[in-house]
Amino acid sequence: MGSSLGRRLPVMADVAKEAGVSHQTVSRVLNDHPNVRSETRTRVLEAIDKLGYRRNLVARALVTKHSRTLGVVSFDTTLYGPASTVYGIEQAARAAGYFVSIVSLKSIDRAGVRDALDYLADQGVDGIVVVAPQRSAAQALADLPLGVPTVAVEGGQAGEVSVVCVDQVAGGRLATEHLLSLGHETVWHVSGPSDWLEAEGRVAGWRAALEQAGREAPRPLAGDWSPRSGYEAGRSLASMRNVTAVFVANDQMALGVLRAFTEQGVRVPERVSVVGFDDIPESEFFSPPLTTIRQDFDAVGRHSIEVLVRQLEGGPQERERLVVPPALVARASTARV
Amino acid sequence: MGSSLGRRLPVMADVAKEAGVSHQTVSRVLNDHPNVRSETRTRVLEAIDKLGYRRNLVARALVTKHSRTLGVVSFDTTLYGPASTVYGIEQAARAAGYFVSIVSLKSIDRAGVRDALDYLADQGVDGIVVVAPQRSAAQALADLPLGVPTVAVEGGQAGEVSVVCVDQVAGGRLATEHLLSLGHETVWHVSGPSDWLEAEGRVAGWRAALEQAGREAPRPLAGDWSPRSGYEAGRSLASMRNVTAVFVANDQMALGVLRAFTEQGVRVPERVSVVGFDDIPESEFFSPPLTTIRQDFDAVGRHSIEVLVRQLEGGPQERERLVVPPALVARASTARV
DNA sequence: TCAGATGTTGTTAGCGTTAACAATCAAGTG
DNA sequence: CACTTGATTGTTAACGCTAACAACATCTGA
Repeated sequence: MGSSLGRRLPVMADVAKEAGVSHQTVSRVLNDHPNVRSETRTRVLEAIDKLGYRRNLVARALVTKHSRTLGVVSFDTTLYGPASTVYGIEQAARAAGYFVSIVSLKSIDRAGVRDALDYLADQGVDGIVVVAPQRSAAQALADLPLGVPTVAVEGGQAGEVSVVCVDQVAGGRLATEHLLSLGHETVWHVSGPSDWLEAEGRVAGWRAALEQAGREAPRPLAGDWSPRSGYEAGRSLASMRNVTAVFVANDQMALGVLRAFTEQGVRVPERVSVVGFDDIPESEFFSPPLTTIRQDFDAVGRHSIEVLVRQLEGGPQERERLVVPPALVARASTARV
Repeated sequence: MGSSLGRRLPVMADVAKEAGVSHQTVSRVLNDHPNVRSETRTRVLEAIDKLGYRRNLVARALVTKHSRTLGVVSFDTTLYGPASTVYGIEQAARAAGYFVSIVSLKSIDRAGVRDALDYLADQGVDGIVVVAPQRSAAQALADLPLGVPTVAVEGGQAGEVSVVCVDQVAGGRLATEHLLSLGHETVWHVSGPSDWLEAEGRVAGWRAALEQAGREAPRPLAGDWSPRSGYEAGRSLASMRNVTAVFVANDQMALGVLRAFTEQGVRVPERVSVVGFDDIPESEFFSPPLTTIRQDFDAVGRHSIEVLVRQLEGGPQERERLVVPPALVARASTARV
């Protein structure tokens, strides 16, 4: 259809000639300029159709200074959380008429984030969403006012940029209070890596709930989000007689904990109750089905684009901070003492 | 640093003036043109550094006709397989000096894929990778020779484009033969959705292995990749006395099967052996740890970029077809009869 | 010493689009 | 009827870069 080999693609001037108008009129039609006679408009549209013309967005971007492309920087999009968030971002961005260019970092350090931001800025993105769940990433944002509007997702108090995140502290509270309400004396915790803001927030929520109930907070066991680290924490916990309730900082580690308990003959929820975090699709089918805290990643992605687009289209506003509440999903891994 | 408010970003001409040369010389330095006096080069680089100049890739793309951006079309990047593949693609592309623009489809139908391809073509991508695991997506490729080099991932015999995929048939064989070798009379199968090429390949491998061993192939149970559908298939299987071995088309469904078996008191692997597919990070910690077929998604992503870049940089070559072999990972969910 | 080759730099002309301004024409207004 | 107003269209000039060619200096070898 018009793109046979060797012939160059039609440009605006070709359409103009075909329709017997100037290229500027073609541009006007394409940009929905009001002052074009409807008869002319029709003629132009017919010419466009006939030639199979598609406008060159690169040339357009050069003159308008807007590429209608948004950059996304994320950490390991293989993980469920980042993957879901990026998915939400991508859907929302496309719905808003933006392309999405993605950089997935293997490890998030200050230099890595900085490079990624430079890389995207070079490409001419109009705005950037940084999924910055680690303290180091959030810091990298703090000292980079690079002229491109930026929104941080899960970024804590990330300097001057707007932030969209799930209320991790509330999530930690929710999990802990649920366990306490079932009559458990105290709640143990398997945490995420200490440089992750999410891990920190969950610890804080857990600690706050225990404190408020006047309970002693045991020493948390540190994991790295992987099922294996949960498994190892689980083995430790299984050997302790006084453990009756565990809040694990994500579902994958919770799976490892469950596995360790099964191996050691520790029954869940009869002897120990377990709560996870994330509500990954698998959790419902763990043995036993896992009580967990659901994060609405999709909403986070959508909101981050909303905030960013608002900044792009409405000039420089106030720094926003949008918090999405988490929710408890009660299943069979928790029970009364 | 140089980007204080209100002042416009430096362009090549600014650097040229600063260094006392013509803008073309600056361009030569930036493009590593050989014929530039090293003293001049140094002077230009200093000017670039001093002004904080970054070249405008949009303007460059307009004249070179290359954006150094690759498009990726994928289906639901929330799933582990697509997410891992896209991750591999992104890493490989960046290593090769390309940006990546992603479109994640909610559902893959012909129109959706077509729109996504048009969308990316408009943006001026140099090449496209389509993760096309469904028959409908592969078909959409077949009739779209849009002038942009394209590679299909998991795309079967996708028309004129090159294809990179995991050998699903071999995977199905591997799983089935493993079970037969443990002494099982026959192997049941929980399949993926019938319009997925991967599901089809796994069924074919399973059937071929059974046939080769002279065994009767039971009627496969159809799932939709979700743990829930596996759970439902598992309940059916649990009620059948003669089932001793099940090959499930992915790990998530296998989790559902395990859950159903646990609920019904069917012990794995004592009474029934179960094999999954994918080797998601969780599988090792299922109860029991799942024997499964590992797909090297990362390699698939890398290879797809290699093939694409080869096409981009070496002119139009032969259509390639690259097949990545799967591997059996034996764990505790399978045992001798 | 001079013709020719080679290295180094500058000048000019696009790439395909939008923005700014000018030009034209019909319709209203006093 | 001259004069403003608004709608419609065309002309010209950017946007920031690379490609092509021209210009000059320098180095060869006879």
